[in-house]
Amino acid sequence: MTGFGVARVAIDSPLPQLDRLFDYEIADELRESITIGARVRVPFGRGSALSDGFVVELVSESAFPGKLARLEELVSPVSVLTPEIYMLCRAVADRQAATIADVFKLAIPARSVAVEKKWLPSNPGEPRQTPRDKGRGERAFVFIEPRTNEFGAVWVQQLTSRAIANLESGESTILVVPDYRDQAVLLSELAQKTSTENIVDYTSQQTNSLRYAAFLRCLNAEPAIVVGSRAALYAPVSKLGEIIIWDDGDTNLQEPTSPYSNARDVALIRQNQAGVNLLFAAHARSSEVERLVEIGYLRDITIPFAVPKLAISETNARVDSLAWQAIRRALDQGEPVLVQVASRGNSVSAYCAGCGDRAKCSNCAGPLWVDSQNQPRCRWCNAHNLGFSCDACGSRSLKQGRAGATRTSAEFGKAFPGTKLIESNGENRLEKVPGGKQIVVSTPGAEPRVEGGYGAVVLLDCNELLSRDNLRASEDAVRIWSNAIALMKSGGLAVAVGLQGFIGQKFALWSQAELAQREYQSRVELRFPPFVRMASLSGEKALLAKVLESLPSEIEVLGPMPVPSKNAAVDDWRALIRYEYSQGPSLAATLKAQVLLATAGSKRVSVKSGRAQRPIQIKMDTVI
DNA sequence: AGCACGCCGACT
DNA sequence: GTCGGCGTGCTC
Repeated sequence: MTGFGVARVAIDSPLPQLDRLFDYEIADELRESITIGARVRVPFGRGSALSDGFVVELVSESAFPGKLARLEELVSPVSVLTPEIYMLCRAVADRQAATIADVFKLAIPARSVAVEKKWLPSNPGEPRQTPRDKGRGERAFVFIEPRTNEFGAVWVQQLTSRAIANLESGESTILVVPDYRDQAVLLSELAQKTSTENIVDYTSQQTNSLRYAAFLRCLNAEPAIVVGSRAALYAPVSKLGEIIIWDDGDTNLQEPTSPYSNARDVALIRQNQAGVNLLFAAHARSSEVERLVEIGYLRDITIPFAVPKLAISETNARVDSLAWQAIRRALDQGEPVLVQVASRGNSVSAYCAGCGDRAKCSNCAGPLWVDSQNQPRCRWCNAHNLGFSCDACGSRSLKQGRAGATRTSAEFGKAFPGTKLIESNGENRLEKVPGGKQIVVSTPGAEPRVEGGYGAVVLLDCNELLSRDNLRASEDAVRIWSNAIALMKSGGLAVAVGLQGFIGQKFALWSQAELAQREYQSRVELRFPPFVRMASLSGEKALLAKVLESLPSEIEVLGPMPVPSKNAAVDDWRALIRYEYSQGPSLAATLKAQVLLATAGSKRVSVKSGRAQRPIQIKMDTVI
């Protein structure tokens, strides 16, 4: 790289006011070695310490009218921020009203000098060629057969085969899997199908140096299969052909800190920028994917499969005769049985006493709860709902959310004396159990795999799961049940106890698309996400008010209302903003600018950690 | 974030 | 008369 005298640098700083490019005059001795994407240290501000940054552009002249400072320290010539990944980071930051440095944290691992030294000789610091134009790429969704056979889960076999096929045609695949145990299963399956040189372990359970080694491996010219969680979407892998996201409804795909992005959205952005294929695969369909299917953005490429044998029983008993029979039948054949029980819940939401539907606010249709004065109020807009009346049945009385049932597996012990009983739950989770006659009692999400699959799967407390205090309760419930049933072998029998109505009927027939359609339809009617988007702004009351004042009047604001704060001295306030997808880019830009303006000079530290926090937190898609 | 510039109270 | 309070603003 010669002839360029000016580097445009992105400063790696969390401050939103610094989220732009700064020009530097490149020191003569660096002109030959500097590359686009290189990590540099530059003088910045009046401080004497150098700041970290990345070279984003090399140009011959700057448009900056003042005198340029000199770039004298090139940390390493490795082009770690490729133009493709820079564009992705920029777009994610803009969509989320976050800073690009927040996204860099996800995209670029810490440097390990030793690892880099080993890698460098075989890989000269050349800037990488932009990926060849693949055209627009295919975007699709596929339901995977919910079954486990002697080779393991069907989904693992199908997704790995697909990645291998891509590899054989010279293309890379990024495989995003929410659960790290599943990532491990996938990695070992891949290791049996191809050489380890082709596999990149991008999972987050690794040491810094291993992560950096995986990252550098992606920069090599050879195609690869990258397996990981959310961060894998930023892998700078060459010859990318396809991104596959498994089980996109899993909350693990949601970034818990700024930029608060969801892997699904990051994948959609990268797909759009790079023109690669994008596939969402799951046993159940999230409402977000349902929306994308309905607007024609994703194509459903499901190939029909034999649905699992599944009985539902409408009963008030916790375990009914159908369930007992299914368990006995499997045990008699010497097969393992999975019993899914709801974990303890502590819901304070209000429900209609007449029909049991979740009580909705008369003002904004948000969820109602009962406050300490025993008055029904809305969680979203804080409105009192003294005159509650149920949309569905007209009843005027409320009941409090049920307390979660906590039962032990003791009753199974009594019913099946001499049978081995195993428990798995969130705190004490088993990954895999050996096959054979046994009952495995597990809370949702902690179900162990078993060799060859379960002979029976019994879902207890179905209503418990459905009435969780969450907009996504029924969607999550269907997903959680479906994933449990997928652990069952061919010819096994599943029973869902106490499941009634539409969900029960459709679930029994494995009509996943209809379930998703109806779920999404209800969001459409209530103007809930993902039909529209919902942002949240939280922080100190007065600052929040300043920001809200500055928003254009056509923006719909719910609240603000106080939210109990865990790590601030005083309660924070929170406002929700309901907006259309088309308003997203301008709203994000407005919020970022107005928050910066309103919070100038104010700072805030976490009470718990003592670290600096943003005075106002913006989440462009809040999880309600 | 740092760090300097800028206009108002008690000091050798 | 000046040392210094930290509000405001900038950083290529």
